[in-house]
Amino acid sequence: MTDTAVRRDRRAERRDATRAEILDHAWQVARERGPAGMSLRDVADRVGMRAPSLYGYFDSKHALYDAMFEQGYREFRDRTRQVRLSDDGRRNALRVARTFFDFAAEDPVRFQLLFQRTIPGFEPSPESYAIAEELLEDSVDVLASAGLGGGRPLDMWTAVMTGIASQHHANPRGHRWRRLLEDAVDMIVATYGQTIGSQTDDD
Amino acid sequence: MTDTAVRRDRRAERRDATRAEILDHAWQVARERGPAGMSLRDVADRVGMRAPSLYGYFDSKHALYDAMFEQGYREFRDRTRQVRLSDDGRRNALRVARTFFDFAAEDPVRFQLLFQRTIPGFEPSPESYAIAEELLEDSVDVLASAGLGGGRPLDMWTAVMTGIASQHHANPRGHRWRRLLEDAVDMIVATYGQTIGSQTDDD
DNA sequence: GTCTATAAATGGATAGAC
DNA sequence: GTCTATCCATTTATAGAC
Repeated sequence: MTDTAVRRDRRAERRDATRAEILDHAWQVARERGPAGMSLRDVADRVGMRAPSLYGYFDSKHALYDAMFEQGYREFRDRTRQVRLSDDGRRNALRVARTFFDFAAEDPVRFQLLFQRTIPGFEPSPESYAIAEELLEDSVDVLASAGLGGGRPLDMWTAVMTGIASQHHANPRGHRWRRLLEDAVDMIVATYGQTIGSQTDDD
Repeated sequence: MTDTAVRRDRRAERRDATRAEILDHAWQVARERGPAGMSLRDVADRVGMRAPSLYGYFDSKHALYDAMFEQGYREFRDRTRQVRLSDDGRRNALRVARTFFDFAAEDPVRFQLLFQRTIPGFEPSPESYAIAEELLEDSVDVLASAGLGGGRPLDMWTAVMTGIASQHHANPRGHRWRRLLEDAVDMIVATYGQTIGSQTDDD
């Protein structure tokens, strides 16, 4: 081993910074034109480049989508991991639910890209998808602590959560949908949970 | 009033038939290329026309989407109305749920067009939307008979149902998601229903 | 009613100069 | 590394002949 491991690579750093910059503007364009309507020209314009220059950073438009997908799930995974956990399973579940809802609600386009997958020919790469699976594993643990173990409760959980978020986007009126989360968690716990201990709710 | 009301208008009939034919092929193309990826050329090709000829039947691509939207909801409304109702509220709710799920499951593209509304600039016309609202009113009645009255239970109902259908499309493995419907109905009834009378399940 | 021709725009992607 | 120039495909939509 040489000392290359510690020497900074200014060129690589610069490159990563530019990649990140492109990614940021790609999100911006996607939010305005819809994920499928995002064009490389628009992205390049905002970055202050010409479209062909983007190919120095991403191999194709799909590669750009893939980077967005990965970034989105990474963000979601990290935020889920930051949820403060208590020894009250129901409370934990509610916090995870709210974390998901807030994440989903704050960016419709990201929700569409990550959870509805509506872009014509786009499939996330295995590497990006791996992040999504890490997240699922974390969630399984938390839900298990609320007595929600096994495939069926988990399926019900994901269906209800994405359903509420999806309805929020279709018809976003104030806290109308977010308010359902408490009932939803109670409902699912009451149906599937072996009640281990539950108290009043918090935020 | 003259006798024009009873005289057949062969020209209008022919026109309607052609419109219907175009519509059929539009669905076909949309199913293959995605709703947003549907091009007028492809549609025209299948019909055996050139793209410009379609404009004799639909004013624009959006008008074609609108006709598809209306047709979809009309079909859904009619199918919902055909649900045999008993005096068991829970059973009725389950039947309505299964009707929705089956309708949603049998055509992913239609589900996307009607319930996820992911096409860039498309908004259904008031006339088409009116059909969707008729349907909602029917559903309200049925759910009320299961003790599910009021806005909140109804919101929960739509969220859970679209969520289950949506997950089915994201990961369609056999009856994995359809099986959840019973639990879902019971869950919602248990949470919101003033139990009026419930028995075992059917279908 | 359907066609050809064409407008007018947009898009992703590549080649090659600098 | 970024550019210009360009290719090539694609799209919706209109004009006007037949």
